[in-house]
Amino acid sequence: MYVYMGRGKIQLKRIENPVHRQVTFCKRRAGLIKKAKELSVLCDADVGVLVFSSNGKLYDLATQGNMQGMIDKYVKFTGGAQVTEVTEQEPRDKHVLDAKEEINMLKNRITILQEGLRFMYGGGIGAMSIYELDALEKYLEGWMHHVHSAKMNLMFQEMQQLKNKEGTLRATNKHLQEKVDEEYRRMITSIYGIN
Amino acid sequence: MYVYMGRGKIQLKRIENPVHRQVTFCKRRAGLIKKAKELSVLCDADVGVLVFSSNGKLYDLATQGNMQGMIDKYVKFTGGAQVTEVTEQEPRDKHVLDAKEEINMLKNRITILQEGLRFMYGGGIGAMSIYELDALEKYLEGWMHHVHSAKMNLMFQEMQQLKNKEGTLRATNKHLQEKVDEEYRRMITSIYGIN
DNA sequence: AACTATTTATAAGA
DNA sequence: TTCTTATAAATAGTT
Repeated sequence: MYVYMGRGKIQLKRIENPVHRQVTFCKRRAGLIKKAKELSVLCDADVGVLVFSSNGKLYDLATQGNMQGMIDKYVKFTGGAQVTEVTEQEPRDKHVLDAKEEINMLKNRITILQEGLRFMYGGGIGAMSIYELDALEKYLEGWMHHVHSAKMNLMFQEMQQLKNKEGTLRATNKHLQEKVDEEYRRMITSIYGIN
Repeated sequence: MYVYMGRGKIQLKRIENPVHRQVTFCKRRAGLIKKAKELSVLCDADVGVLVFSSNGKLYDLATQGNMQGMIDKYVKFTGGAQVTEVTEQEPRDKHVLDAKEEINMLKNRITILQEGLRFMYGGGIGAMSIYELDALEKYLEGWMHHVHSAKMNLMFQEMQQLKNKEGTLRATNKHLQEKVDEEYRRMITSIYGIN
């Protein structure tokens, strides 16, 4: 007689049946990778997953494309020391970075932005090597220049026009002054010169 | 009337609302870690997870106790070569992004930079809510303003002086013109008016 | 691989 | 954050 087996919850312990274990491994590994990707996309995070199966096979995911970079980042974060704590089953999986680490992080991010901008405006991706805030500031200064240059040009133009106008007015002024002087002389002559 | 809003499925793309993103990040990060632990226990696998949040925090899990060991194991597996791309079975996620994806990626990065700048110059990390390129441009514009304002002020001053000079010259001009006219009339009078 | 009954995870809302 | 709850997803056991 066939007894319907429920699909109830499972015990959280190693699955002894190797076939079941293998099947579950495939399913859950896929699920884990999927979740990791979703987390990365939805929350703008960088996620890496490493899975070594009991059969000795490696499966991995690095949302930014390469695990080595992620590992480097990790090492950088932990200062090369083995701060990594574990987490077997308890809440020890969180690192709050101190100010220095924050600064390093920002520098890295700025580098990333720079690369992005260079790509957009430079026309290609290359091995770029500038990693400092100063460099970013200069770059942004150049960027902002385009925004302000038009305005500056207009101002220079207007100033030039004003200067030209000044010249014209001065010339006219001079001409008129000469006329005044001339007429003044004539008047003097016509009044007193008749003597 | 209050309409109950369903809790529908979400689009698999970056959550723009920073609050929602943060909340989702917490939840899903916890979920991912949990799944990783389960996989490890159920299937007797060794699992490592690294999550770098966009806020610059690192969260990690190493089921065997230390991430460094896991990394060493990883390096051993890959022979030191960084060929690691995305997961095994899924035939290679594309890493060659098309233009649209590049743009989105850059926007995300710019958002990150903005948060970084706000942190550096704003004095703290909080729930930051401006997430668009325009906002970044405005921010940078304000920043650059300090650099350019002195020059601009000088230019405005000079322009004002020129305008004032123009006014003075025009006034002088007018005065002289009147004098010329007056003298001209006198001359006419003195020449013909005597009749 | 596929199929479902169930269990889980989680998006909204508070 | 944390809690609640309606829904969407994951997946254990089966085919």
